[in-house]
Amino acid sequence: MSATRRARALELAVLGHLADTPLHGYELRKRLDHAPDAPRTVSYGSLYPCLQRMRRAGLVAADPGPAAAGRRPRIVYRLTDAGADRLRRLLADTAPATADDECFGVHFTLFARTRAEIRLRVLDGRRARLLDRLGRLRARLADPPADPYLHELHRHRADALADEVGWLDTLIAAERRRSAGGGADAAVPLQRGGAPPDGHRRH
Amino acid sequence: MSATRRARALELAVLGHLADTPLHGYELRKRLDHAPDAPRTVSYGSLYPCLQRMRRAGLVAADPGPAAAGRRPRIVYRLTDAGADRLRRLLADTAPATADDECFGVHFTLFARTRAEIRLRVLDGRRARLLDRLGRLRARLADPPADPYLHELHRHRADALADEVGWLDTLIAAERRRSAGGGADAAVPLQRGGAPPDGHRRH
DNA sequence: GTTAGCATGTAAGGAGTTACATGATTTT
DNA sequence: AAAATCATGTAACTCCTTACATGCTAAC
Repeated sequence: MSATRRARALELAVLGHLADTPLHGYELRKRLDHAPDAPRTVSYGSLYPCLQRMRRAGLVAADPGPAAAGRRPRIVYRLTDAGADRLRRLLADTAPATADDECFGVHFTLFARTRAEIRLRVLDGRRARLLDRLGRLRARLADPPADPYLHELHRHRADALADEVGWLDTLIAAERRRSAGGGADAAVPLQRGGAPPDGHRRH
Repeated sequence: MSATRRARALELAVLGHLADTPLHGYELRKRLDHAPDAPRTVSYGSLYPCLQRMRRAGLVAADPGPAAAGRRPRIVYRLTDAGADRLRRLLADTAPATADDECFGVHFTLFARTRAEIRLRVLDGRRARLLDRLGRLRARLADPPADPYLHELHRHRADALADEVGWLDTLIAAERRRSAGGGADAAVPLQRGGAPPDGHRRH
């Protein structure tokens, strides 16, 4: 029942991809790699076992793909109803997304299929978390630096954090504007129409 | 021989801390948490086993601390010669530090006790790596956004990456200036001494 | 012909996480 | 008295990483 953060993030990402369209493992891996979190690469050694776990849990179904002439038959995974349910439940559980960088990334990646209320919860929670980190970092920056390199690192990290908080502020403002204007849950399926989150220029 | 990136980072961090001064586990954990990578918290469930592994490998020695009256005797870990050796070797192996965010952080944290040449290698390698990521991100940003949220995330990540590259540029320039001016390896051991782990100040 | 991409997996080994176990001391 | 901090660990569970195994097709 537990499942590591890491494992949770992978499962969520897989569910999200399969919710769009059925896929076979190889293609799925490519799309996962294609994700914004560039450093993270999913190896087959973790993807296939994950897929099997999910299959055993009834979250995905594995159809033997139609063996097109001359091509090795591919196993196509598709989301089951239980899988769609699980996806919804995972998306609604925003705590990991606020605490963990990677989880946040995955959640954000799936924002287009997330309810506006949930999006706001993720964004707000994340902001609070980062603000907390920032506070502690700045406290440490206050007292005299023992190690110049360490101090420099802290300084830079604080800057980066402040930037990210600013970014979140913009996004939150945009969300609020949208839900104020749209009345109800304006954006679920998304796709044009709704103004994309405002660009905020830096530099 | 392998050891995960994660495990390597932890070992390196522990070696680094013990190189300053002997410590007992509890205090060591606090200092590790105190690190700039705020999100990462080291649990005793990973610290103590790690310490044991290192003890078995002869990298650290565990002295039974003198049981101060009424206090549970603390086991004080200290670096052995082999441990100091290992520390030097790990610091010289810059590849992981360029590839992995966390490893970079730990290496940077130990820059004060790293040779200038190694520092530059870490910084340069890191810069190249980030530039690579940035390039691929920007390539993706070039073609029309399918999902506004995804696009926004990429945009922000690209900005953050660019910022970090800029930071590295500054650091690299500073390093070059220093080694040009100082001739030899200017900064190596830094100050030693420091208070023994017994600094029991509570608030 | 040989590299590169497509495609699916398994096995060994190492590690992290959470929860549990224990007990003293200091603070509130 | 209760709660927090000091202090050291162990056990069960789960997972990831790396390397290996296999075989087909397309391009160079």
